[in-house]
Amino acid sequence: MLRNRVLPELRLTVTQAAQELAIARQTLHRVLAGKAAVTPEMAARLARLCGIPSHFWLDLQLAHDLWHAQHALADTLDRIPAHALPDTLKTDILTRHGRT
Amino acid sequence: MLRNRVLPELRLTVTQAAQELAIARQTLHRVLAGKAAVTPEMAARLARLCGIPSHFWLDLQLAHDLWHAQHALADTLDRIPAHALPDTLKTDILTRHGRT
DNA sequence: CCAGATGTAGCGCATCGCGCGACAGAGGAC
DNA sequence: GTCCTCTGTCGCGCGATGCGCTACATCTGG
Repeated sequence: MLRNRVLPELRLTVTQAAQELAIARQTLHRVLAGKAAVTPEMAARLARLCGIPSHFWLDLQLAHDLWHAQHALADTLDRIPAHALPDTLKTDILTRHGRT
Repeated sequence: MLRNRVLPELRLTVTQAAQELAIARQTLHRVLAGKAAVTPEMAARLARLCGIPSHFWLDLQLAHDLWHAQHALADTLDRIPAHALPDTLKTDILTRHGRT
């Protein structure tokens, strides 16, 4: 995403991008290599740099983290009682905060 | 959200909910008090417990973290050059991953 | 040959989520 | 009055993690 599409379009090398983002060169490498997560601070910096909204980068990271969490806690989650919530209250909570 | 709507409906006290979530009682208190963030692991547990999808809890947390990050790095972000990305590429990247 | 970019690895620091022990307060049962 | 439970908060220690820094090896163009 970042390396293959955004950076070439901006005519920026990894080193240059890191300088403009005001972060260490290695930090950007770690993010590109998936060795470190995209933190809210990083997402804000990326959004400022290329105009792509920060929640886009964060949603990518979130889906990744959530996937790992669900598989790591699979056995633990099975032992958590699944209570049923009335649909009226459920949809009320969900719709009251914007997300579909 | 959790304390005022979900827990009363499930007839669960904080202590009981913590037990069912297989976490320490104080941990749940910290989340309810906003002293600790809703991690992907916690979101997965909550989703299992009450049926509300995990990305709902995570999006709430994310908006909060992002707000803090943007205000904490406000002066730093101002010094990051804002490059313009062609709308064709921009919308292409955004639409290719589901988020609007 | 050499300067600059790249990718990776290790170290140290600060932060943070978490479990645990401990505390004080409120409310119900006997 | 006494006990018990739940509650809310505090501090401590542990492990994980993001980050900057130094250092290394590699590749490429002048």
